[in-house]
This record gives sequence, C-alpha cells and structure tokens, in this order.
Amino acid sequence: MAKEKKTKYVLLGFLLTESLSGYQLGRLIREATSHFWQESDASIYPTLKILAEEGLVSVEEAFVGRRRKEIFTITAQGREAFLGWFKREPEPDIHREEFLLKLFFTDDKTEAEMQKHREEKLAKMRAALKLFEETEKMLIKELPHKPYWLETLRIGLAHVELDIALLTQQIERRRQC
Amino acid sequence: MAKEKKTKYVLLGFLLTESLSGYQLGRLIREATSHFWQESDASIYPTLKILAEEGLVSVEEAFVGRRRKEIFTITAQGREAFLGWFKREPEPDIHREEFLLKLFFTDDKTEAEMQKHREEKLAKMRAALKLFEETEKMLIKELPHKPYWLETLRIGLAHVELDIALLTQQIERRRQC
DNA sequence: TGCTGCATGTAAACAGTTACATGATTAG
DNA sequence: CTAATCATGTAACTGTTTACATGCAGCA
Repeated sequence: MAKEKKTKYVLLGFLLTESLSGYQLGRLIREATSHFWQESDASIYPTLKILAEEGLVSVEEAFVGRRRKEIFTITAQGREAFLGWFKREPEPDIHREEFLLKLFFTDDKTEAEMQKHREEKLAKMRAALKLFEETEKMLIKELPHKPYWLETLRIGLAHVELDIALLTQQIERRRQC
Repeated sequence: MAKEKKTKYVLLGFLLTESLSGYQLGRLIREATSHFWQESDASIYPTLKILAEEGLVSVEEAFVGRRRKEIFTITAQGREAFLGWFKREPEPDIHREEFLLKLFFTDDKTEAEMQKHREEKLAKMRAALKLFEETEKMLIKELPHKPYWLETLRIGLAHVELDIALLTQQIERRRQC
C-alpha cells in the first residue's frame, strides 16, 4: 500500500467553500495551516494539474488586465473524494523534532550549547505566540463563520504556551546549577 | 543547499556512549525517541554503511554462536561530526498532523465524523500516556544516569496530557449540542 | 528605476518507505 | 515444532524539496 499524497486533500479542502487559484491556495495554506501542515509551493501546481486530470476539480482561465490566472473549482467527484478521505481515521503522523533530538543527546559537556538552543527556541515560541494571538483576534472579528479554524488555532496556541512554560522552567533550573 | 540527512546524527548520537549493532540502534530509536523522532528500519543499515565509508564509525564483526553481528563504534571524526551538527541551531520542523487538518476542514455536515475521530484520538492518547508513565518509572529506577532521556520524555508527557485535556473538553462541548 | 508581491511552472536531486529476501536463535 | 525475535540487507517506487525560469502590476 503506497502512502497516498495528502496534498490533494488539502487543496480540495480549501476549494470546498470557494474557487481559488494556485497562488491563493499556497497563501492560504501558509496563513491558516502552517502550524500543523506545510506544503512547498512547488507541490501545489503539479498537484492541481493531477486533480484536474482526475476530474476532481475544473479549471477556468481568468484575466486581471493582462495577468493570467487559473481558477480551480471543486467538482461533485472532488467532494466525494474529499469526503472519502475525511471519513478515514487520521493516520499517525511522523514527528521529527530536531530540538528534542538534540536535547536527548545532551550531556554535561554539551549542556551549555543546549542552553543556547533553549533560549533561541523560547524566543521563537514567544514570537509564534504573538502571531497566534493576533490571528485569534482577527478570526473572532473578521471570520466568525470559521469556528474550526479557530479551534485548530487554539490547540496550536495551547501547545505553544505549554512549550514556553516548559522552556522557561528548564532554563531557570539550569541557570541555578 | 541540500538538506542534510539527519539519520546520520541520530545513529552517531546513540553510538556516543556505547558500541551497537544496526538492529540494536533500530530498537533504541523505537523505544527511546519514537515520540519525537522516527526512522524506518530500511534507512538504518544503508546509513551505517555510509558512516563507515566516511570514517565516522568503525565496524567490527562479532559472532554470537553462528549468528553474525556488525558492531559499530564511533570514531574521533564521528564525534567531531556529531558535535558540529549539535552546535547548529535546530531547524524548524515540518509538522503534518492529519487530525488537525481534518478538524480544520470540518463543517456542520461532517461534525459527527469528526467527533468519532476525536474519540479515537483520545483513546490513543490515553494509551500513549500509560506507556509514557511506565517508561518514566523505568527510567527513574533503572537508568538514573540518563536525565536527558527523562527530560524529553516529560516534555512528551506534558503534551499528551494537554491533548487529552483539550480533546475531553471538545468532546464534552460537542455532545451538549 | 528597482523592489515587492502576484502568478505559474519545470527538472534534477534527494529522502524515505514499502515490499521483498534470507537465515539463525530462543521460548513456549 | 512453530512463532517470535534477532539480524542484515536490496530494489523499486513515491514523495518532496531546491533551484531555476518567466513575466506582469503597483508603488516609491
């Protein structure tokens, strides 16, 4: 059983409620799902082509001035394919956290280096927290009809808050030694 | 800039303190790091061969009865290579959580399916929690000289506890509707 | 004029997984 | 005796990323 490409379903998922171009899809994935799902730009256009060939989306050319756009719309078959994927139990994800890997291999000789990594990570997490909080406000004000987006965001937020608490604790503890 | 294969450093990391066979390395990775790092068996043997070619590990044949084993030992160059990797700031990880992706795309029509996914995930997280707690006890009793293993484990544990709390909350809230 | 963002795409390289293949030892 | 675990490995396939390539539109 070959592992099926999930990029297809991400694209179909966004097309469920509106027709979009490849570029808009890329931007949406970055803005809305980047804390739990990432796609590289290069994977979006070829995947859209495949979806069109399979009849899961239809394409329409559009022009804004001389600028060419391809707008994709989900078909009935596309909705069916999406639903088929949606109903399956989510597969366990492959986690690869280099930070934890380094922490795992730390010893007395490398503890000072690790402390640096902890501090860098704490700074990044605090920045992420700020972004999350801003997005949360925006969602409540401007997109109240997207409650599930808010729900995933709040899960991400809770995890970031936990990481900040844990990191702060660990940094403090090591400083006392 | 090609992204460097990190499997190399996982193997070197485990070899830092003891010489091991490919099989033992595979088992260790599964047992100790599976909640934040996974490697498929098939990637271990070829990577060990590459490490040997690059002079980062040395190989020794060993026999237990008629059973052949290849025991790998880290070299001075290997330690250097490991340290070089260790000192670099950990790269941001690629997260792909299918569960959150499905949650994100949920709507009124698919909420019932999502509730099923939440319950299945909750059951899995509770099982994971149990395993974590057992491993924690084992580490304290039998491997008190591995404090960083314990530290990574407790981070994993805190995240699992958070997930259980969030899932329970969401399941309860949806049931009332 | 040059920078940023919009917009689409390809080719080559690499990483990673699955499936397959083989055979020894040990515990029940 | 047979099932599980120990033990090592290869080939084919698929997925993914990086780097490259092109060009329009709007703004300072």
